[in-house]
Amino acid sequence: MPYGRHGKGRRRGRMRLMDPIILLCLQKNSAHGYSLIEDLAEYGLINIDVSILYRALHQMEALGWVTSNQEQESSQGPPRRVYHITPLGENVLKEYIADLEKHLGYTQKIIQDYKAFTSKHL
Amino acid sequence: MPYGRHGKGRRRGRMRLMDPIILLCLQKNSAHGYSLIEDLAEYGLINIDVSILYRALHQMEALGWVTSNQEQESSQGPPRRVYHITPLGENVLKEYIADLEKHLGYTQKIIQDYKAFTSKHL
DNA sequence: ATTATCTATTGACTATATGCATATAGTGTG
DNA sequence: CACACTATATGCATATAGTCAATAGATAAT
Repeated sequence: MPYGRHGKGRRRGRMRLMDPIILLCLQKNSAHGYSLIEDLAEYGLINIDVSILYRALHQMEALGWVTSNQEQESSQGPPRRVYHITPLGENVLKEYIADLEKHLGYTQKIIQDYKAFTSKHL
Repeated sequence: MPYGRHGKGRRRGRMRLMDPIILLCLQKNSAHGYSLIEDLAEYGLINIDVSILYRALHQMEALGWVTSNQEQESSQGPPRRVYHITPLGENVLKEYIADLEKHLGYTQKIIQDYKAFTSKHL
C-alpha cells in the first residue's frame, strides 16, 4: 500500500524530498515543528515556509505516521508540540528510501548520458 | 535567469525529471512527440499520458527551448511535428543537469543517513 | 466501407504543493 | 506597556501535475 499523501499516479517523474526528510529527522530525534526547520536545511530544504511544514506534520499525524504531545518544560513561547515517528511512519520511511534509490538510479543515468554526449561533441 | 516553466521558488525539494529528460533526448536526436514517449521510458517515465508530453513540448517551444517543423516524408498518420533543441534549450539542460547533481547529493545524504541510523539500531 | 493504427491537440476536471498573509499566544526585554 | 522573538495554525490564491475524454487527420489493413 503506497504511502498516501499523494494521489495514485501522481509523483511519477518527481520525488518530493520533504516527507522522507521529515521522517528521517524524527527517526533520529523527536522534535517540534519550529526546530525541524533547521534540520531540513541540512538536506537542502532551506527557507521552507513554516506553513508547509506544519501542514505536512498535521497530515502525517492524521495518517498515523507520527504522533505528537505537548512538551512539559515550556520555553520562550507557547507550548511546543513534539512529534515522534510511529512504527507505521518507519515503514513509510523505508518505502520512501526504496523509492529514492530507484529515483537515484534514473537521475544518475540522465547525468551520465548527458556527460557522455557532451564529451563526444566538443 | 532560471528556466521558466516553474514559478519562482517552486521546485525546491522537488525535481521534475520530465523536462531534462525531454531536452536530453532531443539533444541526442530530434524527434516528434509520439516517438518521445518511448524515449522517456528509458529514464523511468513509463506510460506518460501523451497530453502531458505535448503540453510540455508546446510550453518549451513558447519558451524557445525547442523549435519544431513539419516533417516532409509523412508516415502512417498526420504530418509529424519534429522537435529540435535550441541553443537556449541546451543551456537550460545544462542548468537542469547542475540542479540534478545537487539534488543527487542531497538524496544520497538522505539514503546514507538512513542506512547509518538503521544499521546502528538493529 | 469499416476498422485499426499512428500522430497531434485540446478541454474539463481533480489533486496537490507552495507562497503569502494573517491570527493567536506565550515569554522575555526595555 | 510596547515590542521582539518563539511557536503553532489557518485561509486564500496560484502553479503545476495528472487523469480522462474527445476531436481530428492520415494511412494501412480487413
